[in-house]
Amino acid sequence: MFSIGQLSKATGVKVPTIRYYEEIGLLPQPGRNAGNQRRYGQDGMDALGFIKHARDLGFSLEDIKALMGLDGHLGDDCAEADRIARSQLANVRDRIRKLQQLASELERISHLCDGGNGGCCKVLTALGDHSQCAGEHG
Amino acid sequence: MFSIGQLSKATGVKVPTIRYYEEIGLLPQPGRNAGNQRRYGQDGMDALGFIKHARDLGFSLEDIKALMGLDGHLGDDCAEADRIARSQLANVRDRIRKLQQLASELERISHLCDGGNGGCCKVLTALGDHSQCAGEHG
DNA sequence: CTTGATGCTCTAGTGACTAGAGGCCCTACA
DNA sequence: TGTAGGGCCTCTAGTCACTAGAGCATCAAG
Repeated sequence: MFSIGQLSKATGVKVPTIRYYEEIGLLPQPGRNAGNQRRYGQDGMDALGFIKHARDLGFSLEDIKALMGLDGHLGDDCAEADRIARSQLANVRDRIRKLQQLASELERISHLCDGGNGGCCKVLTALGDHSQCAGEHG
Repeated sequence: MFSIGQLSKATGVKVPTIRYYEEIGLLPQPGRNAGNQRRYGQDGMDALGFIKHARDLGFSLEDIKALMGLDGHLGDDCAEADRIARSQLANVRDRIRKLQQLASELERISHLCDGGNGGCCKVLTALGDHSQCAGEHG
């Protein structure tokens, strides 16, 4: 039996966050001891570990809820899990692409200030004028 | 003189968002007509364009506030603008690196389901077990 | 038995908006 | 001049995924 603090330490999820997950129905309500404190078993630990890992991978709590509703013994559910994982991968790739465009424009803007001379503060001008951008972004 | 709707159309920033920017002190309060409706000049248009572009580049409203406080005629402010831009670039590069790690792990997880056969639904197992991960993430 | 850490509930705040209610105003057209 | 519709106004509350704090109860160690 684990206290909420032990669970927190073991998984790296903060105590109020664990309570929040319970509140929104993502984590099942654990039992309580005589003093009304939460007591978790290994299943609670596993569930929280799953959530933590999925959050680190960028899944929304919504997605995680969907993934946890299914537990792998139905073909349909399996397909659904795979679909969610793939859509998340596409999402991540898209974000990478956009961020790379941003990085190259930010690089360009930063270079305007390189000499520290009179050309300086084109940073602000560049930020105000999209037409100077090399490519698309946003 | 532009109405808030015209400003919105011209910049691509939604009307409630413009009012929100004004509320938090990011956009100066414009004049009003006899019927209490906002009327903007070219300066308002320019300011909003600046904000939009900087937002698209991933700057926080906090950063943008700092950038707008300075308007380019002081050496110190210029240095500050450059510092903010560079830190934003570092930030973006960091996010790219992390996302690339996530993408590769998601790819690995997705491949577990490739055959659609019995190996399927290791997706859920993989999500629950960080120790299977190739590298670090989070 | 005391002390300090940990736990409890509840409320409110974060960032950057978005949505809706309920009403006022402006413009174009008949 | 009247009216219909769209645009505009303020205000409140909701979103996501937490985070912070108040004020109190409980637990474990010495």
